[in-house]
Amino acid sequence: MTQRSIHWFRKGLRLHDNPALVAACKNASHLYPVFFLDPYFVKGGNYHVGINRWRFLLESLKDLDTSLRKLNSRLYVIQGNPQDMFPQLFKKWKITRLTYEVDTEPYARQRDENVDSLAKSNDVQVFKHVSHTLYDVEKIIDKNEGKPPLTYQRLQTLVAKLGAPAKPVPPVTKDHLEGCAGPAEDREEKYRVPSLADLGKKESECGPRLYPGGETEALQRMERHLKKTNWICKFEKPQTEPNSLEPSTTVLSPYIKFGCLSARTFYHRLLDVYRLNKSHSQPPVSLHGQLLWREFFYTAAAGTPNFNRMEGNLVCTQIPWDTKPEYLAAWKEGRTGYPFIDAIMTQLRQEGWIHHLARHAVACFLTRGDLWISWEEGQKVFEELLLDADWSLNAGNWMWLSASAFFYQYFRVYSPVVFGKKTDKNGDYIKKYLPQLRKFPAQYIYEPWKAPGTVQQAAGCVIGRDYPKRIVEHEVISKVNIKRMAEAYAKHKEAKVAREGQVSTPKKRKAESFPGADKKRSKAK
DNA sequence: TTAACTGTTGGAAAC
DNA sequence: TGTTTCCAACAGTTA
Repeated sequence: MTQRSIHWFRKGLRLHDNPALVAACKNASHLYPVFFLDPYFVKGGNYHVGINRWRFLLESLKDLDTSLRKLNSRLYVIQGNPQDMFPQLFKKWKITRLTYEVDTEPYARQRDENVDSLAKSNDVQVFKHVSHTLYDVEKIIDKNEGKPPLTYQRLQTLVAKLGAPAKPVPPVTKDHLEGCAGPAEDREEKYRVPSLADLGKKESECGPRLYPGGETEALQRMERHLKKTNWICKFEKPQTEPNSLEPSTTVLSPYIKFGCLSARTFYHRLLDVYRLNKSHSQPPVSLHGQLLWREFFYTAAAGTPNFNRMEGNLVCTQIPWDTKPEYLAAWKEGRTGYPFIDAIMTQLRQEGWIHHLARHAVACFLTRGDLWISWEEGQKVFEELLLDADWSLNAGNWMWLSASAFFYQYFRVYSPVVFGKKTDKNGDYIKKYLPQLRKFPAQYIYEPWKAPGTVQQAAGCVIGRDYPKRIVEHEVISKVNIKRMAEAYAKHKEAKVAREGQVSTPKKRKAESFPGADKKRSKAK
């Protein structure tokens, strides 16, 4: 018992499947579990964290502290930049060992490199473990000759070679902390988990508390879903509904983002359920498939410079988006005049979570479908408002939806009118989030501008007065935008030829071959 | 090397 | 009500 350890929590806010925390406990006489409230995130320069996610984070820290106290330890929350604070902590606590979970985001990589060298100069040994992703994404990239796989199928081929993800390590218990000193001499107050008010944020601005933060809540939520073995085995993501009144999916994403729930734990628990049943759905649509999508975007992001930007990003088609601040504001604030879009944006702002297909609908609308505004602007809004905002997934999915990378069928445009009707003919979802439209007849709920004046009067909602007129005509603008996309793709191809030399130009397909492929697809359904 | 194959989740119109 | 075709001709991967 000679080691004095700091375990540095960043993501991975849990005691289960936390190999770096286990490593910190080994032969330790002292364990200091720390979390930094980094001003980079608190003050928000280029990076904005909305009030709901702040609440989620603080609840997660509180839960972690409570769990650690049950083991006769505690969480030390430190307000400040880790790079500034570590040297004094190393000295003050006479630290010999630092442990943390690997984080592949660019900001984290730079920060961790700096901290590693500070540790070295203070004679502190550093141990890091991969436990945020199913695999070590660097190993996936190595297996693909140094390049990140750019299709899901390619990723599947690569991970098949790597075998099943590692099993989660057992949760940290009192046994691990045997011989470690307890919460110690340090004043309780100084390192306690702050409240929203302590951070200068207003509790009153939070939305309803539908998804409380923390590992305890995460594990309970997972268990609730795992009990529904039939549902688990039949799960197909594209068949779930974007506009149900209660979420049609697990909403484990915020917990996985912060590492309140280990992706590997969820993966192996799902595997247990699959094994007990004759048949189950498969990737990409299954729940395992969802975890692999996460892996896909984490790997692509780790292996692609400037992944969250269009410029300087080699996987991203360069598209001449417009800057239209008034359109962007209307989208962001849920006043485009398209109730389906505005209801989704309202749910996002109030609750911090929207269904994946709802994200598709509003992302397509902002970018290639209607408003022709850069996906980077949408990315910022999601980054602020989503509880599950995850750097790699957010950038990757925005490129996907704007047909800038990964997805190229740009003429497949979501209709802000038709898409929602498929699963909510009456518009109950719209009425829930846009109460001013509550009395509108179902016939006009998706297109209120079409309602005759008398109907608007009777519904107590006049378009242009009580609810905005639509800012664009989808049926016109989406066709114009498809042509713009075709031009951008042609230019992109030219640039690629200029960069890499002649790219082989495949012969024009035979007239019936492409529709034939389409036929196959629809039959497969 | 080249061509064929394939892609989680669109929509409108025509039969 | 369900299937096919068009939209406009993509790009990464694989045989």
